Amino acid sequence: MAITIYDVARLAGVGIGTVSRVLNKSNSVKESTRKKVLAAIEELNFTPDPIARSMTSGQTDSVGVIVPFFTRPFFIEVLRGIESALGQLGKELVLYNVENNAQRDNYFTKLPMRRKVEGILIISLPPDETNALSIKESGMPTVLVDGYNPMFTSLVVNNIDGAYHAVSYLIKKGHRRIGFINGIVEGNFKFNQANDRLIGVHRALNEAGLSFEPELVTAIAWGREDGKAAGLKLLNMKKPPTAIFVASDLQALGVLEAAKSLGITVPEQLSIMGYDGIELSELLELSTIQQPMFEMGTIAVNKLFELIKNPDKEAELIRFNTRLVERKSTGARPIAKMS
Amino acid sequence: MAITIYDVARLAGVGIGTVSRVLNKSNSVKESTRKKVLAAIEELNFTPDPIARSMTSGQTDSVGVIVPFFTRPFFIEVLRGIESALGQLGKELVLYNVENNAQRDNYFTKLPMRRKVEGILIISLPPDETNALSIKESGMPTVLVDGYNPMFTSLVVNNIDGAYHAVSYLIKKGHRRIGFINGIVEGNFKFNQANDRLIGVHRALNEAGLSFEPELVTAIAWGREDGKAAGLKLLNMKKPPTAIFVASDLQALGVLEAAKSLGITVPEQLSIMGYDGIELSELLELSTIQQPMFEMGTIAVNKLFELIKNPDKEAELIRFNTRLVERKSTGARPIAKMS
DNA sequence: TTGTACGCGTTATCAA
DNA sequence: TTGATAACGCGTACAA
Repeated sequence: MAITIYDVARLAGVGIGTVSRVLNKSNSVKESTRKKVLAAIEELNFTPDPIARSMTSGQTDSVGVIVPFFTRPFFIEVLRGIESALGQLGKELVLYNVENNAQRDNYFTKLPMRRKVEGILIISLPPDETNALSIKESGMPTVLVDGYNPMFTSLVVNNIDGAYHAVSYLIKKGHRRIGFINGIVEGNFKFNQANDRLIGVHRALNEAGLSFEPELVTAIAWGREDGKAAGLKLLNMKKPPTAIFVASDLQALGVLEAAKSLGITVPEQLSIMGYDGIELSELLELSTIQQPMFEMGTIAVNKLFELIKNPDKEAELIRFNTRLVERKSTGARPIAKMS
Repeated sequence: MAITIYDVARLAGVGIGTVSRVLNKSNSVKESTRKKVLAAIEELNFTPDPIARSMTSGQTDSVGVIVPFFTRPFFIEVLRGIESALGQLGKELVLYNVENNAQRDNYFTKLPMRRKVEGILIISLPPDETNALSIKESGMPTVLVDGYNPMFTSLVVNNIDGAYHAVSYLIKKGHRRIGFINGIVEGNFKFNQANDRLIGVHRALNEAGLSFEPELVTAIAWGREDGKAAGLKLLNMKKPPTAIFVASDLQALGVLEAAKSLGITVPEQLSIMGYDGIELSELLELSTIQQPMFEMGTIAVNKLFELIKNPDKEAELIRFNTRLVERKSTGARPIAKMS
């Protein structure tokens, strides 16, 4: 049997109330008894049972993070930021990995982590109306990261802008035939990452007086292999693009592989622009649209605890800007086009 | 106020005991009442409070993972394996990131997660005797991953063998002057990852009748930058090695950068052999010693739950073998040595 | 300032 | 097969 607050009280010769007060730094306790209690705690190496503590106080000192953990390095970076901020606050991180829609809906509607966590962070998984409603009703403090819903404080990246700059940059480099490999995102249309990137691409194309070629655009899953397949398809066209903008770095690496396998040199014959700014992109000298992933993680945590302290605080929309990072995967349009 | 088991009982017209029995699939409950209860649960959208449940049952359905999360991709891969296995079992993962020794000792001695988790997985952080003792005393089921302590079931990689094969391979390729950049690991000497790799290097060298050159060996932190610095140092020697074996892929990538910055071509002028087999190594065509990271994660979880079911099960030592993956960063010794 | 008794929402025990 | 009731370990009014 583990030792309890009663053991401490007995050893210190006080009541459990006093021990509790010492534990919770309540000031109305005489210094001399405080010392006695502390000594007893030390001697018994007592740690209050966090479960029992939660039972009455509601405090759990942990937050839940719902994230499609496996799919993209992007999430790892955001997680790093979250972990860092959480560590500072002395809070724990409970990871809820979602691999499919059923799992996600289960998390969102049943909120099985209710009471085990003080709040939740939802990464890249904007809840639909039904889900949003049931989360809201549960009263669980919630912050959306890389996703938007008007009911919740949401951290979004200006993806329209990011995509716009990516394509504008390619156009400035002389490219006229630009492929776009998008990712797939469900959820709201407002601040839908994939949708926004598409809008940005359109905008840049329009502005330059270039027409949008549907055959050059495709939307796929977020893996490297998916990127490779899409890249292969694009590059095998009769009239392939001279530049490809890809919705994520991981997919872009797949495109890089596709080009290599076809003997197409980068950036001489093909320019590739990624999105995310994961560590990998630096190593592989991939030009990319850098998202402030770590920072989004830390800010999400801070916003969440503002919300926990003040549950009536109204939902905020926080926007982050991207930054174009020019590396060696992009260059001028090849002079002689291959036929 | 959230709804409780009492509300369900009242609505179903039964006692709370019956509701509990239905919840816990106890069979001694008449089918007709079971239906009633289930209907009431459905109607109220009731989910039992996991905290209150833990209070009496001890079950928390979650396990703690103590890991230096930030330092290496290696951990991410192991975590993937853990998450995967945990998901299958319907268990949750609580992440305890350790960034320094104080934090680690605090986790190990106070076991603040006691009662919040059913068991813990400790990755690459072998506890010292004192810590091991206090964990053992706490009765917390514990499995060590990539670390060894006789008191706990331990999953270790045969690092002696891995390093031996790495260096033997380089020797077979004709290299005679082989650098070794090791990582830093604290803890027991038995199955100490860094120590073991050093032994393996020695063994391979000995077997080939080559002498061990201390100037060619160095031990550094696990980052890419660290690897780069060490690589630079080695390559700037009057008589640089023609091949370098590096204790982790991440560090090896740093060495790759160092070589590139010096205008040294790989593998023509320099062979580089990594360790770990992270996804990155494949992308960068780094030859490496592949560790079964994902598998270690899944097996660790299974072993942990064996232990939870049967706490008296004695500690096992489970060994994993590595596999040499030959890619493009290694080749034959350069014919003409540069002076 | 301090001790006691109660409540938190379950599970487990025991009698019915 | 069921219902009532006692734990579980802590926080916290309330009384002293």
